Amino acid sequence: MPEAPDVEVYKRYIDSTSLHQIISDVTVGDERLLEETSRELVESTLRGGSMESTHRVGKYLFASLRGGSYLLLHFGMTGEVAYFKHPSETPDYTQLLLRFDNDYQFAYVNKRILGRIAVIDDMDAYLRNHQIGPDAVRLTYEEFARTIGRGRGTVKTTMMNQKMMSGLGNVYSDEILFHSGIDPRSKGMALPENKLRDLYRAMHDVVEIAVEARAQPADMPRSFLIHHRDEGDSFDQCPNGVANERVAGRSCYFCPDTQQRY
DNA sequence: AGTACCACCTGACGGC
DNA sequence: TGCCGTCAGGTGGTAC
Repeated sequence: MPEAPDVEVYKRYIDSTSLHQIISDVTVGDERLLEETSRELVESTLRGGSMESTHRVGKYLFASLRGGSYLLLHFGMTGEVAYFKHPSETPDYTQLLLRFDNDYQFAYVNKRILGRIAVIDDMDAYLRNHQIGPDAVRLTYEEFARTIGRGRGTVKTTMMNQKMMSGLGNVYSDEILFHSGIDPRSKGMALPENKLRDLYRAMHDVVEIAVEARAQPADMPRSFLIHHRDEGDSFDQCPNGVANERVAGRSCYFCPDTQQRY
């Protein structure tokens, strides 16, 4: 479920494997992923070019192409990337395949077709047009506190609202609220100052630890809720069991004993 | 204006 | 065994 930590890991992976390499061949898979572009345009834009740098805003990843345009990748629920040499290693559900002139290949993989591929000229205009808010972990505390305080719905809703702040989804909003000791059903505007600070701190800690774990739950601390997204599951930090309720239309996991409702 | 809800999409999984 | 319903969850449109 690619949220900011996952996409950040993809970004670093691309940075360490695929930059500055001439793209000799391009294959687009399912066209339903293409946003306001065509298979032909994507292929002709990328062929002969190269990715020079990458930029992440929220769950969106932009690769700047030599020549000035950008390749946009959004991963939906099931998107990922891969870099490999032999065609036999091509992942199932590869939807964009770039072959470099060193014979290595880059794949954007997406099992379900909830995601997006685009070629765009202007990154800022794209973000504006799609109303993608500032990246959550780049907000100052003051900006963050103001945004959460403005939310009329639950604090979880606001954290997940990509127009308000971008990058956090269902799994990491639960994780951050868990470490903050805040019930996800709390109203953002009801949070006291000290809890806003706890929330801001937990957001940074969780994202940092998740990125260090390469967004692999198995490499995250045992104290993380991510291992216990199962109703009634109990562990040291939530001995009486995890609750599951629909909050903001999502299946939300939290610990009723340690997360206080405001 | 801001919030809630459903469709989109398809693989995994549980129940019978 | 295999069919069916449900769930996963990011996004975007629509309803309220």
